[in-house]
Amino acid sequence: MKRALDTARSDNFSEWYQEVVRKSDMAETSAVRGCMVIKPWGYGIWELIQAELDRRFKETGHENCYFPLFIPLDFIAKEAEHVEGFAKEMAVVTHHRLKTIDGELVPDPDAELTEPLIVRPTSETIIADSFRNWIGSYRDLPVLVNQWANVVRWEMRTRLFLRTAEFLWQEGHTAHVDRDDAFEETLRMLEVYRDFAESVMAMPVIAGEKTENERFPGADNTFSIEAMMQDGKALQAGTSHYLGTHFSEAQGIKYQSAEGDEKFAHTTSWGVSTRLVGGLVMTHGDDDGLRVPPALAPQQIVILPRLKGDDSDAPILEYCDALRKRLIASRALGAPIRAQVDKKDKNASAKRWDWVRRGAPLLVEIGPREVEANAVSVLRRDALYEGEKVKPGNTAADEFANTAASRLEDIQSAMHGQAKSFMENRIESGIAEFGALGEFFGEASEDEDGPSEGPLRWARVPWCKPAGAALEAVEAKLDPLKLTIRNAPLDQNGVSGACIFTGEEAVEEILIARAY
RNA sequence: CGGGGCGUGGCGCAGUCUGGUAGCGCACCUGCUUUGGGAGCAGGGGGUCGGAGGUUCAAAUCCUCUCGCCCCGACCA
Repeated sequence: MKRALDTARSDNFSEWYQEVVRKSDMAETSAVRGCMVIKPWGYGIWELIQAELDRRFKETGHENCYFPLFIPLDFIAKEAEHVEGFAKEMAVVTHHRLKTIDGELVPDPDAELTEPLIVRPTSETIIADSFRNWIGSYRDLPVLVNQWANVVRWEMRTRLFLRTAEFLWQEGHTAHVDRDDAFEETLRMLEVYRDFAESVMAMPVIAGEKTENERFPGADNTFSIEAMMQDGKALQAGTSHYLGTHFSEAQGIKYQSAEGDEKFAHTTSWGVSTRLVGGLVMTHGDDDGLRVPPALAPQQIVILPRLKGDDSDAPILEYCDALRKRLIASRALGAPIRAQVDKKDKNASAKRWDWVRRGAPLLVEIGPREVEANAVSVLRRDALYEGEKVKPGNTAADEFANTAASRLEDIQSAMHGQAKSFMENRIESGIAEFGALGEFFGEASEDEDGPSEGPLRWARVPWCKPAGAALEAVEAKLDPLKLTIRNAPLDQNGVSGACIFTGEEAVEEILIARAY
């Protein structure tokens, strides 16, 4: 059977991923090492992600603002763990002028900055500096801000969307009177991410707490949402941190309480990035390309006129335009329907496959027959095939216009359902001892609805939550198996039995998986 | 940063061993034909072979250096 991509997921998952990103017209590599060009279809998806998250952030009381791209080097040095965590991947600005020397344009040796600036890898320190000025009294708290920005982390190996040297994200930063208030905020935003992933991205995730070794540099607690990709690997899709008073103490974010004494504010930070787009690809893509859940599709319905290049075209185009007008007048998933007529002068079936690769949820094909019968031919991207054939369904135009919204909503929930059962069927919770864990991840597993390569599953196992050296020992056991502890899910189903690492009594369950 | 691989029109590749001055497929442009499922035929445009230096009468091809990309590790959202 001919598919729209050259590489199948089961052939080579990472090659497949690259091909989807490129052939769906989302992004491409750029002339700059490790940095990508996000093209309109990919950026359109990101804009919808932004719009929906932004709405949710504001609904939970946050306001947007903007802090500088550059951070003075000594700011980073103020929080010890923070330096440790980011030092190895900083882009540093050292000069402010160029000069031609021996015919070559180079940084002017006489224009060296007295203090180097770093390009933000994250903004805790520069924002803390402002918080110090903004906060004087308990009446100023909480401070709840968010910024949409680009950040730079000089990664060794990059992959489009999943790990690029520069990426787009949002970072929320808040300050609170005490631990309870800050902790509540941390969990609130984690829940915003979880719900967004599930209901908007149709990407099932598991929310939980990271182990102490996986914490954000400078955090007391780090929580994540973890999504299962179709190769069975875990993708950390969002994080929310309770920072305690680390940054407040490092940078003097103090306030006077009602009782008159001076206290450090408790801060949080939380973020998601363009990595979500990579997660979308690996959650919903298939061997014909991307499938975009309707809530995030820049065009939810693409109308493809079947043109001949003669007089017969005019009524077809007119019919398509009228249909589009009707569609965009109605709403689906809480917003006006986004529909487009692709009038490009190109073979109709070539255009069809272009849109299949991009993953537009509904494709409507209109030729003389449809115009004649006042009908439409419709393809659902999430269910392209009937057996081995692509068979558009024929429907009256009125009926289609009236049901377009519910069709889109169907697709949204079908995609979520499919991804959810994929994940749920692959989380094993019956492993009671470490040896069985090795066997579980060692064996090659195969499935009808997924790629046959690699560890297709996760394990949910009881442990005693060791710390320090004991935790290091656990990680050392997992390392040869290339396994990592993803998180301790927030919804614990009642733990019983012994820790699979130490045999001591277990206190909670954790997720174990290979990860991106 | 360690190991491996690769850089030739927009994309994918052949040519490199055995130096003689660039070719194929897709894409693109023009024309004609075709049109219910990713069109056919004909004609055409576009590259000096990642970059720099060297050897040579002559370099995509040999040598040196360098940059970048991909895969596996380490690191990471």
